[in-house]
Amino acid sequence: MSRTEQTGTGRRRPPTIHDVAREAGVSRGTVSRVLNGGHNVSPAALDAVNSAIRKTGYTVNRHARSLITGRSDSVAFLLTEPQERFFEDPNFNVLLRGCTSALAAHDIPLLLMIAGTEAERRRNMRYIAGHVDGVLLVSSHSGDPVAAQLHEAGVPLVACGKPLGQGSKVSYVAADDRDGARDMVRFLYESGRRRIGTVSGPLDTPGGVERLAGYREMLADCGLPADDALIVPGDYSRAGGEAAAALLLERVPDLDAVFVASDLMAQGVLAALEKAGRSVPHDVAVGGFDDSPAALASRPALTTIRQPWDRISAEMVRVLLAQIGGDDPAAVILPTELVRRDSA
Amino acid sequence: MSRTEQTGTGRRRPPTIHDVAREAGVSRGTVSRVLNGGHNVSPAALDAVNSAIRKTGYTVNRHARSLITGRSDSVAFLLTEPQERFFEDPNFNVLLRGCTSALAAHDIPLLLMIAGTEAERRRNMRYIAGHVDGVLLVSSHSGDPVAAQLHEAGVPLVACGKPLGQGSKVSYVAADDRDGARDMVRFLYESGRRRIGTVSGPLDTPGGVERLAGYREMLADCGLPADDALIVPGDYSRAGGEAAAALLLERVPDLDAVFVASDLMAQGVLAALEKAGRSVPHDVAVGGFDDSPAALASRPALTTIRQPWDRISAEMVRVLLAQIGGDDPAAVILPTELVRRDSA
DNA sequence: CTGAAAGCGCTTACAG
DNA sequence: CTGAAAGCGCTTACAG
Repeated sequence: MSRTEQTGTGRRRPPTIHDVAREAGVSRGTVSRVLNGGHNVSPAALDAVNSAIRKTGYTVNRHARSLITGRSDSVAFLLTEPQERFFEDPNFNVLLRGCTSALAAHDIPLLLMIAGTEAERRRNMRYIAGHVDGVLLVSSHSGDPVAAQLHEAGVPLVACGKPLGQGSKVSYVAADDRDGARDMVRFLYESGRRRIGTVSGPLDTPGGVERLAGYREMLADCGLPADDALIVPGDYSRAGGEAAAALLLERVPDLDAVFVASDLMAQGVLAALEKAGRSVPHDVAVGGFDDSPAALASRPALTTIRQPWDRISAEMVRVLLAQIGGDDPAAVILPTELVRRDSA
Repeated sequence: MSRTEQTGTGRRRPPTIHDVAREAGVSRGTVSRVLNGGHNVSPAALDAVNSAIRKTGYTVNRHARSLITGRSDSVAFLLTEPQERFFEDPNFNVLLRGCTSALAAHDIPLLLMIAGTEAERRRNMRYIAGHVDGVLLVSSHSGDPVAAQLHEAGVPLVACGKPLGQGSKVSYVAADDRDGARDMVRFLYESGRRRIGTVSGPLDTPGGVERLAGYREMLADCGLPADDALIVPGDYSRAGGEAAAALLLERVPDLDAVFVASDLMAQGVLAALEKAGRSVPHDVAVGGFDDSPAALASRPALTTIRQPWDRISAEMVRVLLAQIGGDDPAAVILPTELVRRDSA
């Protein structure tokens, strides 16, 4: 080794492209070419460089690379949620975990950013521009301006769920909410239920809107009368589900089924039904949405609509990386599946 | 502006220290000094630079800075867990969220890394060295070698919970598990219970070991006989708690209380008791540990020991940043608190 | 207190 | 296919 080794307890100076070049007997340019795909490199040089890399234990200094390429080779996972709902909701975990490993397969680190307050949002936006190649956006209330801001700033972006009011300029990945809702309502109908209520999601969210639309469509398809008394909006929280169900029972005493737009709310619905002395599924059938861990933890276990979270996170990463690579925005809609358990 | 602006749809070239220097009428060195604390800068220069920064909208290019300082100004949150337990366990969320915002306050991004498999672990270890200033390590089975490896590699490191077998060379932050367990058992005793069993955590985890030790100590302090039939090891999962409670009931039919080493397991214990026809808390009192969201979601709501998660995450970040700044390792033990609800 | 200059480790036209 | 050279944007002794 020609450079001075550091003494003492510190870490050693890590090998650079320079060390590799000397070891391999080529120029630094050639080493760099090998690192970046090996184009225009002779087989002999390629071999020499590769074994020099192994021998020296070289890994690229990403800061130096980023300085020149302008890319950071990192991606942000941005959570815009005023409430702590996302952390209450197990879906979030699955999504975060899925995105982390999909990115890891490309050796791209995920920066977790949480924008609960306006100040945090500003801080995050400032950081994102110039420090991150793209953003995976998870935000329930899609009224918020983050998607628009990022899009305007030219930051590659994929949302989880369709961002309301963004046209189709912003990429997103979503489950087929409407179709899933239709499946559940059809299932309830086919098992003989005729007074089917619903606890919807918030109506400023795509899931809230679409699942309610599916419910309405299928009710009509089945020839059941539309009745606004059967519809109570929820807020995706457990407590909200419980309150909504209580209201529903008061308004519709002969209720025999409820389609609930999330499993967490369905837990609350189950609690309300138990308090009211209605047995599930005998008196009232309950269908959830998500197939989150909450569905299994419920008693009785929830019959629900599975969102394919693993595929959702994988597609979000795929679309984002494509977009960073220059592709145009794209929307991906993934099919859902009815999972039958004990609540309906 | 003297440099050429890019045309077309791309983002503009962001301002550099060079633009700020020209705007302020000083050298780039002076701008840099202002950026790094403003030492050895005259008030006039400082003002000029600061307003030039505002005017140009300058933000530092962290890659360039990192290239020269050798620091990345980022921190990894490394989750070492073969099972998906951490994502089932709501505690994880609170911890992750807390660390993210504590770091955000210092403008330091958190890189989320999940090492579920041996391959992922190797990948993460490779990334960490040289790409991250320090690591927040969250790992339940502390038998794993990650803490030792990181420590050996000279990476600043703070663990959540004491890493078994690391002596005191590795920093960690933990709740006072033993004391919390003592409090719960004392509480059960004082409410008249005399056949107090326990479902412990895994005995290769510090929480498992310490909470069991606290249980034993307090039983002795209360003059209750030690009886191994009263002790069943669990695995921190809901299903594990249910199985453990079933076993306990079989071995100790006159059981009148259980101290369960986690809220999630306590949910399983409640399920087992219900199946066995024992009412809670009348027949059997149940005390949990964590005060996670699971404690409130349980029915009846869990009497439990609160771990101060917000403080734990804040302290983890504080200790890590201190260590990155050159401080020696430190251990921080935080007090717990008994939260009384309906299960005991 | 301040400027000029070297250099961090890499990539990329450029000329051959 | 390959090397020499410029340059990405910053920090930091160094000399004044």
